[in-house]
Amino acid sequence: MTNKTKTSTNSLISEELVPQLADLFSMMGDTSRLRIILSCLHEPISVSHIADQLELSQSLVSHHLRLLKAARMVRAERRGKQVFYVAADQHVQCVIEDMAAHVSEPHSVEDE
Amino acid sequence: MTNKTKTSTNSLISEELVPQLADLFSMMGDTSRLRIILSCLHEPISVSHIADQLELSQSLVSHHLRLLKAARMVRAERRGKQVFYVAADQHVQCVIEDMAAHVSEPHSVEDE
DNA sequence: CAAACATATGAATATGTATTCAAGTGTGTA
DNA sequence: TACACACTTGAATACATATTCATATGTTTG
Repeated sequence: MTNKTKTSTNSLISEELVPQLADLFSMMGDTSRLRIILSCLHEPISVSHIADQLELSQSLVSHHLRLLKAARMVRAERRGKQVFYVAADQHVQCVIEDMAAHVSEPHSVEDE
Repeated sequence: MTNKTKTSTNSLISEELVPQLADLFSMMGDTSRLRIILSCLHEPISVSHIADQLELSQSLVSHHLRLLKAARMVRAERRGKQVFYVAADQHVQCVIEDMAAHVSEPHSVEDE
């Protein structure tokens, strides 16, 4: 009972999770990285395939994949010379879809 | 039919949404800002109240709220001298909860 | 109107980070 | 073994951005 020292008026999300959550969100906060995540959302895809598809340098894609892997958002699997990456679990997809729903939410003219 | 020039092998998320989505995610990618969002997730709360609660300077909170408001993630409402902020819609909460689920997802020892 | 309070804003700074380039590691194959 | 291919890694750079401090705007009340 040493944890939860500080009472939170907020929500169900404990204060201790915040740094982890923020790290994950910032992973998705870069357009290149978000596109990479989308590329390997459904099925495993090789680094070079991602690079070609998104017109990004292989080096850049690899750098980003390393971060995404460290953040456990994707998993790597070697097949011969190539390395295939795939989204770690389905929550990632849920998060993106929820946010897309937010974008398409109607908003009043007052708040601009 | 000038849009959708490039076919996407990826997902249901159109390529055009990516920058918007990335902007929103990066809003949540900062710990201070994420905590601020959590503070005004359920009910409107004043700037000074947020600042006190999170032990952040009023100025900093105000700066962040301006960004969050511009990104339509929160809405402002003046009540006398104070300004109350509240999360724009429920999708924001969904996104956070999904990501929290991702964090608590069991992961094998192999991927470190 | 003046003073006190609450919030907003601008400039300055310091820190982080996305991207590129060059070189390195690992894997299949002639 | 040597070469080509696929990917990784490190350093360098350019750019973005979180935070602070000082000041300004707006609002209520004496």
